[in-house]
Amino acid sequence: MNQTTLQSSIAQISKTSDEDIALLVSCAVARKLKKGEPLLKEGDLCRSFYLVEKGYLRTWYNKNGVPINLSFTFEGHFISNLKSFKSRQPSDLTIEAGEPSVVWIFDLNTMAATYKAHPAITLFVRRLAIRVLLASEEHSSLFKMYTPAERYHYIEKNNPQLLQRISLSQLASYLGVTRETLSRIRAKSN
Amino acid sequence: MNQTTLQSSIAQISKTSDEDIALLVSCAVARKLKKGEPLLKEGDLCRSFYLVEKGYLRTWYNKNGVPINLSFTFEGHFISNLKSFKSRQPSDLTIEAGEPSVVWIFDLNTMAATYKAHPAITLFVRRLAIRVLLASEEHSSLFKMYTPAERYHYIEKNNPQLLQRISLSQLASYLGVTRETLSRIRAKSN
DNA sequence: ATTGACCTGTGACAATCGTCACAATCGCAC
DNA sequence: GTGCGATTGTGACGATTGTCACAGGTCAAT
Repeated sequence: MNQTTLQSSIAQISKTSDEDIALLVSCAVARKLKKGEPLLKEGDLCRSFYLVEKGYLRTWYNKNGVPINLSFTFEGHFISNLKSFKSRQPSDLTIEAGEPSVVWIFDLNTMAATYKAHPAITLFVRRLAIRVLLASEEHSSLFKMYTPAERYHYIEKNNPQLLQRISLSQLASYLGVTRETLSRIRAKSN
Repeated sequence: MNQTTLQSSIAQISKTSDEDIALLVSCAVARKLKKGEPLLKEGDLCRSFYLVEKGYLRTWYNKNGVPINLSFTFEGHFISNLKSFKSRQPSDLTIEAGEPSVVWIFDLNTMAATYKAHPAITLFVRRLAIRVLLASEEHSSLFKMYTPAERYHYIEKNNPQLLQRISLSQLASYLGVTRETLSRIRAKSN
């Protein structure tokens, strides 16, 4: 398994010594996922961070039987469910592969047992938590600041890779509209 | 100035020794605010956390000349603009007193200068950051999970003090609707 | 008591969105 | 090529919301 992405992704969060990076690398476990295979299911307790090496992860929840997407996490980025993580409550979210993927799993239970008070690890985890929460907040601000059409054009401008890798049906729920409405928003753009 | 609220609010975030709490207390500066007086203005760089001792703080941003409320922070709770804080970018939010208030200000510039590598302070700040971000995420989930009417009923059930202390006009923008729509939602509840 | 500022409710109308139904297109296995 | 499933576009209709306008109520200062 190639650890280049792993090392540079860790270094991006916490600019620390090579030894500390090696220590963090040793905490990560790689896993292959088929499309649709879950890392975290609704009802599970989240105790891990996930780093995407290849493919992407889709985070969604179940609203009256309908899946609603909250985030798509691509290569080199981390995801977790901090709410479940911090409150130690069962997750109401599911995190699963959106296509055949490879991820690195940082399990906090094993990390804490092995390197309990190691400052590099605790610092890394807290920085990562803040990073993940700020990324989630950016998505939230879409809903608070923009109308559905404005949200789509924001993505079109600021995150065009989403349009290339995600189906429009998946994107619709991410933008908080039905796929029909998204289709009409796109029709008016021409 | 009464420091009881200050001490217990700090202890709630970081369960640490009395000395560390005393250290953190010494970092806080009290300030009185008139209604509408701002602590953080749009364009400012946010370098502080605010703890409400009395009254409440209203966090809002300007959408095409219209103020949109993002949060109301009451006695014993903290607020900040983490996005500006972490990215060191000018704030697009304003934090101001919603009624005559007393707040404790934790200025990170002065704290960092005095106690740079003190573990109790850095731990406290990071925990606080995560706490504030998770609180913000709870408000965000209202928008992603519920319709406007469901949002109002959620507040009615889970945060009734908001209805008692905030005018309906202020609440409307917090729920992402106009005051007329909120008025109609309330009318249908009877 | 009167004024004026602010808040809340409500009616009329237009715009937007969701729902349901069905057609068109695309990709892929056979 | 053929067939099938998944995806996307579109039309019709109802429900919800925003906008604009105005009425009534509350409260504090004069």
